This record gives sequence, C-alpha cells and structure tokens, in this order.
Amino acid sequence: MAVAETKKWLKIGEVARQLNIAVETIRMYEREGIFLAEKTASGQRVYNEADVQWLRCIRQLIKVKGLNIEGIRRLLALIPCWAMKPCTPDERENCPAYLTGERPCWMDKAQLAGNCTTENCRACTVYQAAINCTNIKLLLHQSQGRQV
DNA sequence: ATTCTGACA
DNA sequence: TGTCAGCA
Repeated sequence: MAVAETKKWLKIGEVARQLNIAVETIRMYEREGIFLAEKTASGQRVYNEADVQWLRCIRQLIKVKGLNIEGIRRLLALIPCWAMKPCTPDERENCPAYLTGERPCWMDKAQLAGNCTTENCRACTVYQAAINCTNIKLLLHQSQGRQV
C-alpha cells in the first residue's frame, strides 16, 4: 500500500537510462542521504515522476552549479524542518536536526523528535518540499529570515 | 534479465 | 565512482 498503483513507477534501470547515469550512481545518492527511494515489498526501488525530477535537479546542481554531494547534503540540512513540523520546544532540544543542522533531518531518523520518529520521511512535507529545484531556493530564503 | 547488499586487486 | 560477488 506504500506504493500507489495509480501512478507509474519506474525501476532503477529505467531511470538510469533515462537520465544517462549509472544505476550505481542513483544508489549512491541514496546512501549519501540526498535522496530517499520508495521500495516495494521485495525491496526493489521504484521511482515516480517527482523522484526523477529530483534526480534531474541533483544532476543540474552537480554539473551546472558546481556542487558536490556534500554540498547538496548541506543545502538540504539548512532547511528549517523545525519550523515546518509541529515539534514542541523540548522535542527540539532533543533533535539532532534542530541542534546541529549538519545533515538532512531524515538522515538521523533514529534520533529525531516528535512525529518525525514514526513518520515516513518520503511522505513528510519537509522532504516533499526539498526535492524541488525551485522550491529549495525559497526554503533557504525562509531560513535566512527566521531567528533560529 | 534485473535488482539488491556489501566489499574493494 | 566503478565493479565483482552471490542471491532472490
């Protein structure tokens, strides 16, 4: 049920060919924490249109903007998830994403606070907002204006 | 045929 | 990042 059947899901090989990158490269983005993949019951990664768009965005950031994976990870880590999720003050004081902001919140899943502990990060508004090349800029602008 | 995880002469 | 191994 996690994988909707109403939409078209592509397998990793199909996406790799479509973007002219290696299958291994896609898996690496996931290992590095800049991408979260949906998986079927058997463990197969499947990608929808939004996922492919995010992968395109990642390639652009790398090839055009000159960022590396570490740079993209830090960009994502700056998104103020604590301002987007209903965390309580004390929950924040125990959340690495709020305390350090070194890595995207979904990378420290085991130590997150509040509902972030149980929620599927792929479905979370923070991740959903992050995997959009246009939106990511806006999110960073917002973080500049907030006193954190 | 294709993907998965883990490892690295 | 690539690739080879050993499965499913």
